[in-house]
Amino acid sequence: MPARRGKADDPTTKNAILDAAAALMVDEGYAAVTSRRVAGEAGVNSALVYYYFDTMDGLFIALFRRGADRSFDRLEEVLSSPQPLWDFWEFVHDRSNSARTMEFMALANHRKAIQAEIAEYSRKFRIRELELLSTVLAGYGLDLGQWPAASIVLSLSGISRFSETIAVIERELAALEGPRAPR
Amino acid sequence: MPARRGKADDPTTKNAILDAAAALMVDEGYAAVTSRRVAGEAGVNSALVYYYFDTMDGLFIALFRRGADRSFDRLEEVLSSPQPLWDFWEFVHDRSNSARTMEFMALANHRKAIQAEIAEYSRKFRIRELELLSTVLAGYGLDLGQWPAASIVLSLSGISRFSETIAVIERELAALEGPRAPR
DNA sequence: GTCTATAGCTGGATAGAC
DNA sequence: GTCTATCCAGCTATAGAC
Repeated sequence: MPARRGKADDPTTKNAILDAAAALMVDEGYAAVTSRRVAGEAGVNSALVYYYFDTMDGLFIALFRRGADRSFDRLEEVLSSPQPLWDFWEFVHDRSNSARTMEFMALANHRKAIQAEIAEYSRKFRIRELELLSTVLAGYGLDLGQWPAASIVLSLSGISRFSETIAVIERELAALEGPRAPR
Repeated sequence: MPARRGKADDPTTKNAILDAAAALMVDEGYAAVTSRRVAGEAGVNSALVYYYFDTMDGLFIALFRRGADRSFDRLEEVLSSPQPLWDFWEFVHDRSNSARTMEFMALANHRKAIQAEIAEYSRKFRIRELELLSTVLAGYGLDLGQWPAASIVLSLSGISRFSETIAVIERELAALEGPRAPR
């Protein structure tokens, strides 16, 4: 059996372009993701962007799908963690992840092809998120009526950039799972 | 005393440009806010954008300040409402308002001048928001520890676009204030 | 697969007439 | 204040050589 890994880490030109696009998008926003700049960062010619993705929208959609698949995998891993809420918190709290999400939402606001792609994914993601959190909270013996799970998803997911709230949320987590264990 | 109103509704060219920019930003995203398109919507020449605002960044900052001032005024009005939570909810839940906020945050991600402007404002806004909600909740005799006010601000403010949660939140509001009264 | 070259367009910004 | 005219930069996308 060859030591070949999955496609994700292949050092192909296609992946190099996607990596460059991802970095640009988080650092400077989607408006900075142009064929020339992406190609420059990836160290290839700009015509290759169109060779692999046809259009810039094609590149954005491929980029979104790659990130969405990874997020989904990461979400599933949370369930098997000994401190699932901490893991979940760190997942949604991740800076580059939320920056990425925000850029794609802004992008979707004025690109129809991307809008459809994102709507479908986020619907599935939020459903799974809620299932997962409900399971976890029930495991802690919490019977909080019907809105806490949704509320917690909302609180954790959306506005974690507001630093004042971080301490508050982490205090709640510590009450349930004890202080964050070193990894 | 002349019937002259405040500056806000003046049918000046400057205001027409700001109005056109605001509409474009909400409908098609900040990337659609170009000097030519703004001028076209406002029915004036594109050179006037630079005459009044020097640069496109200048236009964005003026636009943000106008919106921020209005939001602040509207937030204060909530306090004197007979159903402050409902009013607050409708305020943050307002579609064009949250679309506007998202666009500016995305814009701030890659425009330094705008970033500074927004950071300052949103700090002040969130503080006032929390003061207000704490007061209101205390008025309902709720003693919810230290995180509910923050949590409610977060839930209501950020993710109100997730339509699944709207019903849940509105149920909570109805329990406190009764069903929404007709205006 | 990867490159060069280029067509065709749109945008920010300015100069200067009225 | 408002307009016309224009410069220059940067972008998407394609054709075609290697």
